Amino acid sequence: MSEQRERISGELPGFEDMQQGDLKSIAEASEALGVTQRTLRFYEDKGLIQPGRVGSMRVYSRREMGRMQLILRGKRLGFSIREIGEFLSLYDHDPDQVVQAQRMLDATQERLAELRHQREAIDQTISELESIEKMSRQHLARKDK
Amino acid sequence: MSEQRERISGELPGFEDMQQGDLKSIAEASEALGVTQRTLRFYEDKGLIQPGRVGSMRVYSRREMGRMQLILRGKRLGFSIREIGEFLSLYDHDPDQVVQAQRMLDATQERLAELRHQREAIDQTISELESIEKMSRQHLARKDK
DNA sequence: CTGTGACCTGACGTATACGTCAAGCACGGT
DNA sequence: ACCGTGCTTGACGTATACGTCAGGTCACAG
Repeated sequence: MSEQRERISGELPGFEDMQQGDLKSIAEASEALGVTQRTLRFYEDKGLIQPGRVGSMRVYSRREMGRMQLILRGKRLGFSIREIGEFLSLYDHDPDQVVQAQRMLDATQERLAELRHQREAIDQTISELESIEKMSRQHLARKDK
Repeated sequence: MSEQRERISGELPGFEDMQQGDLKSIAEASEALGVTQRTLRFYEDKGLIQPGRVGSMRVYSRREMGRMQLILRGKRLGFSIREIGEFLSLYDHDPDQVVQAQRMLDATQERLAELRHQREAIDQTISELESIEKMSRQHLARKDK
């Protein structure tokens, strides 16, 4: 069951990460993150994460797990994978995160504007639906007597 | 420009609709409704409308225009084309609209529940983003001094 | 030697609501 | 006769975020 992990750990002479105890197989990673393995491979394909390899097997270090948390958070906030990819790439190539924070701020504001707009639209739709609801009830009440 | 319409009207001995003056070509209909011709053909394909034909050309009577208004309203309210199709079909085969009103009421409530749920989610997302916004500003302010 | 389990890489499928050709007919005008 | 216009019917393309095979490798258990 954990043979493969032991094999993995055993074959790591000095992996660049700090703690080898945090290394996970794709099964463990997906389990821990609550996403499917397909999702992990998909994000890798899109360049959002770059798990290490031991032979052909993917190895997820704490770094990748952290990035995944950020990615999932971004998703919850409604950013597209492409946008999230941009943030992460800025994050990587921007030591003190100035550009990154600025870009993030911009995106955040845009998204906020979208959301506030959506909220208004939803409120309008809700009241329109409520009036339709009333009318339906009246219609039914009339036919019912 | 309006030659074809005249031809159409001329060839209508006793079209079942009341007013021939309301008959529209697909171009006029799409113009009046603010949708593309493709959209009209698409809805027809899906069975939402059944414009008449003069030869092979589609003819939109007041009835179809009315249905289109309903369809567009349904869309604005967030119902899928399939759902709208169901409403319309009930509307057609249900003389005093009892079943129809009931079904509509159900769908309306479902949709309302969805929307209220969405609104909550949006509110949460908004506050989360607002906090990120603050943090980004602080980060930038620190780097700026 | 063969089975089993975990992993791998393509690559096509899904849902929605149309957009965007492509190819062709019928019409009146020049 | 030829052209431009409006209309017709397919049929494939688009975007998003994966799901779902198919087919194959690898290591170890029996």
